[in-house]
Amino acid sequence: MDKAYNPQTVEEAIYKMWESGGYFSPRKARGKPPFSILLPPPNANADLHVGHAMYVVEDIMIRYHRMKGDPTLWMPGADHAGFETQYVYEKHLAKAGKSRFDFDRETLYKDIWAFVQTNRGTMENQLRRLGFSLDWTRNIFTLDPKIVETVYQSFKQLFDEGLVYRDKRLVNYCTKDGTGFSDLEVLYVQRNDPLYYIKYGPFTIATARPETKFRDTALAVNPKDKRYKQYIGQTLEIMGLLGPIKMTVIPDPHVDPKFGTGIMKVTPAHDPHDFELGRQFNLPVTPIIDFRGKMDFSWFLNPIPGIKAAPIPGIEKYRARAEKYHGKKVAVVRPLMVEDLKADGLMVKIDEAYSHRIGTCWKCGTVIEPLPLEQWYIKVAPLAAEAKKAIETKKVTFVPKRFEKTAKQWLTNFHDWNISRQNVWGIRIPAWRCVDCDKRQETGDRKEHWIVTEGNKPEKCPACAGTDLVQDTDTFDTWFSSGQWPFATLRATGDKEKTADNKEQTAAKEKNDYEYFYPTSVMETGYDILPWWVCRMLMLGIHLTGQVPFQTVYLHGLVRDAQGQKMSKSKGNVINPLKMVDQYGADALRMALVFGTGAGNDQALSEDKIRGMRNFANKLWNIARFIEMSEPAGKDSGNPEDSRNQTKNAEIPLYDETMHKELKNSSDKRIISETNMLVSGVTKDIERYRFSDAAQKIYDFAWHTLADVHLEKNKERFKSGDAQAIAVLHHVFLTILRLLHPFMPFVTEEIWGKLPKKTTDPLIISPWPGNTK
RNA sequence: GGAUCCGUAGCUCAGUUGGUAGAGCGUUGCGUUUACAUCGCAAAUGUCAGAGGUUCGAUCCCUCUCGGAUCCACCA
Repeated sequence: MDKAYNPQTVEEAIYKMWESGGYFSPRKARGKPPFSILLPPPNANADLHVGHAMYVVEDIMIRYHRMKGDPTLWMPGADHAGFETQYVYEKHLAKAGKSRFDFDRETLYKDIWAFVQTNRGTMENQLRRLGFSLDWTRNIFTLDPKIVETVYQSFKQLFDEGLVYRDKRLVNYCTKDGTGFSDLEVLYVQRNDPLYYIKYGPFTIATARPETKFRDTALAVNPKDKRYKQYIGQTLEIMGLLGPIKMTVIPDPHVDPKFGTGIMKVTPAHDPHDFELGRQFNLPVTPIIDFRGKMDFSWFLNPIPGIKAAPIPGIEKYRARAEKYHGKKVAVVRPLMVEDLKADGLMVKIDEAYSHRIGTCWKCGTVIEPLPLEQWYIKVAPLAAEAKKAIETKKVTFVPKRFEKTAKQWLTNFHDWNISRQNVWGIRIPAWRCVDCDKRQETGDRKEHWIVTEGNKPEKCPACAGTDLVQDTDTFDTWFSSGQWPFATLRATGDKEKTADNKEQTAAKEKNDYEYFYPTSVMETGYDILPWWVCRMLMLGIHLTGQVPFQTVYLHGLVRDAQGQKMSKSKGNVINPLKMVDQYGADALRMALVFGTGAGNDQALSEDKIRGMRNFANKLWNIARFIEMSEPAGKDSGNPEDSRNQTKNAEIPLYDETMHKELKNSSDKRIISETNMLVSGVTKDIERYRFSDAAQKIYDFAWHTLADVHLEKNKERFKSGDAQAIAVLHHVFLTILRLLHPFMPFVTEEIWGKLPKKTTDPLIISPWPGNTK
């Protein structure tokens, strides 16, 4: 054995041995409860970051259960990550001076598909580098036909049940990325903007968005506000930048009399709250900002033919203004309007230090425009109620427990979920409109209707038998498909079982993965995607399968830099997990992430800490070297090559029951009993998801009890060839290797292979230790 | 406005049935011809944010205060 442990030289070979040995695949067996985890599928097109390395927690559970002999499945996968991937690809295109609009839909999709395929392998190999014992024979992708099939079916079922509906309302629209989002993708930031006080007929109103004022359709006051009460119901003519407008005063209890002047202008087309008011009071939805984020005055400049507007005095001035504003971006137009308001004497005052929260695109930072658009929505309330009930009845439990409350809060507050995205990269929504019916709808003949299928284009319209059918161009929100991940994946795998290698396996083979492993045991992921993913899997999973998708949710925290700062490229404090693996070995990184980390809490990760764990791996290595040197045969032979010699191994006295009964030496007795305590302690910790405690116990015992104390104290006995002393040491150390294997799989496996023992099995499938009796 | 988390050794953090405080890294001193300098031995430093309360006893439970962070919410 070399003087120091070199992870670089052994890790790859060991992983290959595990993978080709088939040890990652579950051995289904009757009578044994299975243990299963689905890897949260990383984006197919991106490299892993340290956060992904936290999945080590899953590997710990998986390896532990595998060693316990449970039929254990850890399923890998990749996420097409719809919008995000398209975003990355568009950046890629931009570098080449192109945009997505240079391609037709099919070409763009194909190109992104190719782009993703070339990148996908990188991410998967990185998972291997981290030592993750994933069953690659079941590797799956969110766009695999079987997954897509399930997603279609789910959509159709929800549609048939009335839980999916189509509606035109204000969506969170990013005018730069050209798509709408659900509420969760809107990132609110605190910002300072001027608050304009504008003369509005007899009133003054305060607004941060003067540009929407052209399409105000009402004024709202608090019905309890004595100042304005008498105006409620009145219709007033108000002078604006484009001439007079008629507006009715409506009551709205949400208006805060203390804010601004206590009067709120109502723009149903561009404010979610106003939109709701509009529905209540039957106000028209009249947009003035288009989907590119530009001002649209065509309604003023080109009035609908046939409708004659009353002549407006000063129309020329107004026309010139409208032309000036038309087609320009909001940010450009706002100052122009402010000037014109001042010129007309309508600007009362400007409060420059107005701080408010404003919605931005989570990806590109553009201000989100609420714009009226037809989208597919999921009626969340009934699904959320089922999910909440599952939490309350403990069908699903959370570690740490406090996230139960967070989850329930989310489930209470969700609005209906917009699942339409104006992207190409994704699963296209299987819904068609009948063109003929649409025409009839225009004349008010019939309501619009959609034909939803399980993916196939319908042959004809069930209403009018028309064959001119047009598919919705939108794709599903990525989270709609990943929200079905647990059952979609298990239904897609497992029916191609390898040849059974024992009778039990044959018996269990009849059951496919879904029947066998669903519901999964644990869902382990970062707490930051609790609402996006965990809650949605609960809602969709429970509703569509009648069972919770997983029994326990374990949430880990964010990995931050050594000073506890959030890692970001701009700060330059990003730790690249693969670089750490190259430098210190996967075991060191894994241990560093688990050691001293509380579940659900963010952690600070430093290179020093990783180095410290690398030192621990080396310590283990040297304990092994010491044992090897102390073994009788090793003493006689001066040839280091003999250490791998099986004949020699056979001569080593191995610890067994007989020897245990005959133990006399107090030092030996004590270390054995301490080892037994360690075994039960570590086992208990893992069962209770207290991985940090388990890791610390093993670390402390191996280094400070076994190496520092027992080994030093008994050095003379080992050197003099005391067979019992050596056998005890050997036994204790093998036990440590087994306990530590889930945490540091490579170094333990490597050492395991070098030490004599009764079995020839690799450590990965050797049994979890129990107490020595 | 609501919710959550954190404030423990110089730094980063563990500490779940409440019983005289722990780890990693760092620091100091000593040591080392064969397990390991990616080391060993020894050592130092803590009013466990503050104040009350419950208790025989609180870092741990309750209340409040002060500081730091995060998430949510239709203040135009």
